[in-house]
Amino acid sequence: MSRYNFKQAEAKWQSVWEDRGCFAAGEGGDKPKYYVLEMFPYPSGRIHMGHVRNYTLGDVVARYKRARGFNVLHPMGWDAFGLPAENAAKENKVRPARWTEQNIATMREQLKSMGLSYDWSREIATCDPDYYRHEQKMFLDFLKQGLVYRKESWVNWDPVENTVLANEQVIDGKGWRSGANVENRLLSQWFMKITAFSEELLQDLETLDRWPARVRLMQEKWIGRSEGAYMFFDFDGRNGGKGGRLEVFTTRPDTIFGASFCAIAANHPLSQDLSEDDADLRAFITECGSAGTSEAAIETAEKIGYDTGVRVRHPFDDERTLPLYVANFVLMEYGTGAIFGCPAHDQRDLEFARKYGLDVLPVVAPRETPQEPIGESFVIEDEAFTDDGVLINSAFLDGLGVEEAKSAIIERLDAADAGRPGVNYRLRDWGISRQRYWGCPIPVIHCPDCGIVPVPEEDLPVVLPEDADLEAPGNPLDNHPTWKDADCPACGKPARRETDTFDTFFESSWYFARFCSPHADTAFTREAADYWLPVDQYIGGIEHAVLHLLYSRFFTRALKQCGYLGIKEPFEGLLTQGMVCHETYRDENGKWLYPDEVEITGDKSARVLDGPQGGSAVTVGRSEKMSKSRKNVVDPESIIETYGADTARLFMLSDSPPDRDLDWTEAGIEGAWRYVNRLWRLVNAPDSKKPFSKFGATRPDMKADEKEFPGLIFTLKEIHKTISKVTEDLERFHFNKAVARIRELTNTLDDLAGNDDSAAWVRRHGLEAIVLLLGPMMPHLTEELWHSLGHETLLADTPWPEAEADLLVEETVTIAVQVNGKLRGTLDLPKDSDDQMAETAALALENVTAAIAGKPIRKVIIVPNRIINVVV
RNA sequence: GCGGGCGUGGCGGAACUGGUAUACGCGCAGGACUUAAAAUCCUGUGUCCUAGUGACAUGUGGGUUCGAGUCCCACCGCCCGCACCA
Repeated sequence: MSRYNFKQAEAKWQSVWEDRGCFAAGEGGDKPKYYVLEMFPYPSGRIHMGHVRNYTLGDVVARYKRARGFNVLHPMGWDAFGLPAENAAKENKVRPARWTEQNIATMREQLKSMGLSYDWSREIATCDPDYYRHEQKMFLDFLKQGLVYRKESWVNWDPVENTVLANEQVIDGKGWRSGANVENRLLSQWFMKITAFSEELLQDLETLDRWPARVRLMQEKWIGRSEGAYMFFDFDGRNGGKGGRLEVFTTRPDTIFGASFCAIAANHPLSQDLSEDDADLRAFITECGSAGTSEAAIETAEKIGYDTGVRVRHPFDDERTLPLYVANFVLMEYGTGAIFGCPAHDQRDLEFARKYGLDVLPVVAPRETPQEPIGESFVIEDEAFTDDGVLINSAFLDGLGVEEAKSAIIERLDAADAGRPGVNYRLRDWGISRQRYWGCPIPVIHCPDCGIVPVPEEDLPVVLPEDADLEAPGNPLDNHPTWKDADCPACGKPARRETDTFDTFFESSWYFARFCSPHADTAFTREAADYWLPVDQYIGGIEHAVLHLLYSRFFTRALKQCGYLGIKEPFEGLLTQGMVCHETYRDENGKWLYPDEVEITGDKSARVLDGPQGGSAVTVGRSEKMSKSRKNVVDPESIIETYGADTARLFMLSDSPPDRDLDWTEAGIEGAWRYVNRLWRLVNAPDSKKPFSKFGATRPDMKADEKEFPGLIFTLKEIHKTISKVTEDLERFHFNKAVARIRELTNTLDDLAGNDDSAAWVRRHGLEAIVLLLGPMMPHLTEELWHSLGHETLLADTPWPEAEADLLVEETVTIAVQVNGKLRGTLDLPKDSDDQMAETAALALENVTAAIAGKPIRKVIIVPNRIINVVV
C-alpha cells in the first residue's frame, strides 16, 4: 500500500510558499489587521519540543486568521543576548557573536522545516547593533524623562554568574538560572522607574480580558498594593545625642494604641547611625546579614531583635514612649524599612513581644454577641486577633469598627502632625545593570568633572568590543584594556565608559514593536506601530507571567510617554501554553536514561535497549517536564525526520488543551502518523473508480435523493456541522476538540456507502472540508491533498469554508425520557414538538410505563427538544 | 501559612448557560487479509451481577433541585504562584 511521502511534499510546499512570498505582511488594504506573535526563542543551539508546541499553536492561529480574511503579521526573531553565549566562549573558545550566529542558523533551518508561516523578511536578532542601537536611544530618552536613574543600593548578587539579579529573577533565595544562593551587595546601579506606573499597571490588568485570570492575578500579587498610613515617631538621641523622626508604614493605623514597640531593618540608615558607637549592635547587624536568604534560613529563622535603648514617642499619647529595636524580620525593601509593632493584632509582632517581654494590649475585641458581651475578659493567648471587631483601649477610637477606626485615625494624622494616609506597593524599581559582556552596552560616560554624561545620539550605537577577555573573572568590559576609554562629550577630558550592560529582559521588552518595521532607521516607525500594535494574540510559556510580561507592559507605557507609540498595553490577547512532558527512566544504578535507550515492555515496565534479549530492568518514573538533566527529552528534528512536520504538529494539538501540560508519547505520535496516512489514502485511493479530481464542482440535486439516500443528507449535514463547530473551537483555541471533530467527520465519510455521482460528490465535498479545516494544523499534507482533489490554487490562499446555515438545522431531535431522574428511554420527535404531544409519546414508551408501574404521576417536566422527566 | 487551579474509564481527554456522562484518540482483546510478520481494515471495550429495557459509577461526605461531572458547604489529594510585605 502506498504511503504519503511527507519528505517530498513538505520540501516542495515550503519552497512554493517561499517563492510566492505567501506570508509577507504589508500595511494597508481593506483587510483588518491581525498581529499574532509567539515568544521569540533564545538561540541555545537546537529547538526543543517546547518550541515545537509554542510555534505550532501560533502558526495555527496565523494561518486560520489569514484564511478568515485578516491581514496577518506573523514574525520571528531571536532573543540573542545572554549568559550561555559567554559560557560557550569559555568552554569552546568561540566568540559569543559567532556562537550565537551559528545557533541561529541551525535553529532557523529547524523552524523552517516545521513549515511555519512566518514573514522571514522581518527576522531580527537582538544582538545585532542595528537592533540594540535603538534601545540605547530609548535609554537616553528614558533618562531625559526621569524614567531611569542611578542609585547605590543593596542588590542580589549571583556569585556563579558574577552579576546582579532583579528581584523577579531571585527564586527562593536562589538565582533563577544558576540556582546559586544569592548574596547581598551594595552597588551603584541603573534602575528603571517601573514603580512610577504601579497603580496604572495594576488598574489596567482589568482591561486585559483576553489574558488568563491566573496571570493577571500573579501580576496583581506581584505589584502588591496595600492601603494604610505613613506614621511618624519622634525620638531623642541616646545620651543626649541627635534625635529625629522615624517614619513607618502600616496597614493597621487603627491599632496604634496597641503599639508596644518600633522596629527597623538592620540595613536601615538609622541602624547604621546607631551602630557607630555601639559594638553590640554592629555585631547584631552582621548576624542579620549573614543569616542568609536561603529558603530554609527564612523559614526557620527566629524573630530576633536588638534593643537600641532609644525610646520613640507615641504620636497620639505624649505620655507613652516605646522601645526601638533593630529586628531581623523587618525588610528595608518594603515600605520605609520600619514598623510599629502591635502584638495583639499581628502574629509576628506577638511572637516578638513574647520573646522580649513586651506589652500585649488588645485594642480590637470581637463584636458583642448575646453569649459574650464586650468586656475586659478578652485576652490574647498564642494567637493574634486579626479579624474585624470593635475598638477598645483606644481613646477616641473606642467603639468603632476596624474600617471606621482606620478612617478616623487617618483623618487626625495631619492635624496631629503624626503622618499621612498612604499606599504602598510591593513592586520595586527594576534594576537593569548587569556586569556581563554579552548584552547591550549602557550608553553613558562617567566624567570625573561632569559626572554622568549621555553618549551623544550621533555616536550610537556603542558597540561591544570583539576582543574582550571572557575567561578572566569579573566584568569583561571593565577588564578590557581600552574599550572603556572615551572623552567626555561635555568637556572633552578623558573619561570612562559605563561598563555595565542591560538586563536581557530589556531587549524582549520592545521586540514586538520592532517587528512592525524591522528595517526602519528608528526603533520603529510610528505609522507601522499604529497600524499593527497592539499584538492581537501573544502565545508563550507561563514562566513569563510576571517577568517578561510585566516589563513589556511597563516598557510600552514608558515608550508612550516618550512619544514612540500611542498604546499602553502591548498584548491584547495572551495564551499561555503548558509544558511538554515525558516519562522518566532510570537504570538499576539510578542513572537517568534517554527514551531511545529504553524499550517499553508493558504498562509502566521497561528494560534497557540492548540487543534482541534486551538489557536490565528500568524504573519508569512519572511524566515530568522535558529536561536535559532528567534525559526525558525527545529531539524534534528526529521526529520530523521520521514522521514529518505535520504529524508532529497534529500530535501537539490533538491530545491536550493548549494551556495544559502535554504528555509526549511514542503511541501518541504513532496515532497522529496513522491518521495522516489514512487521510492521504482517503483522497488518493478512493473506493470509487473515479479519482476525486474528476468530480466537478456542480452539486447534484439531492432533494430527490433524500428519501432514497438519507445517508447522503445526513453526511452533508455532518460536514457543515463540523465546519461550524471547528470554527468555533479554533476561535476559542480548543484545538484538541477541533481535531476530535474532524476525526469524527473522517469516520462518517468512511462509513458513507454508495458509488453514484451524488455519493461521490458528498464524499469529495467532505474531504475538501476536512482539508480546509486541517489546513492551519497540517499545512503541507493539506496543500498536497488540495491539489490531489484537482485544485490549481494554493490552499494557503484559500478562504476558510463557510457552513451553510440551512444544513445546520435539525428537523428531528432525540429527547431523553426520565422517570424520577433516571433515564428510561429516548424519543425521536420533530424539532419543537408540542409539549402535550411529547408527553403523550413519552408516557407511551414501554419502558416508561414499566418504570411508572401504575404509580400516580405527580409532575411532568418538559424541557423542549431536550428532556422529559416524569415524577411519580 | 496565604492565594489560585485541578481531581471524569487502564491512559490523554470530551460533555454549551444544571438536562441521554465517558465524544475523539491511545491502549487492550477478538477477527479479516498474509506462508508469516508489519501495515491496513472490521468488531468489542466504565465497573459489577442474577446479563436486564438491571444496579452502581465523575476524589470523599453532606446539601440544593424533578434532575448535579457542572451549583453550595466541609474534607482529602495533586499542581502552580507568593511567602516575615507591616
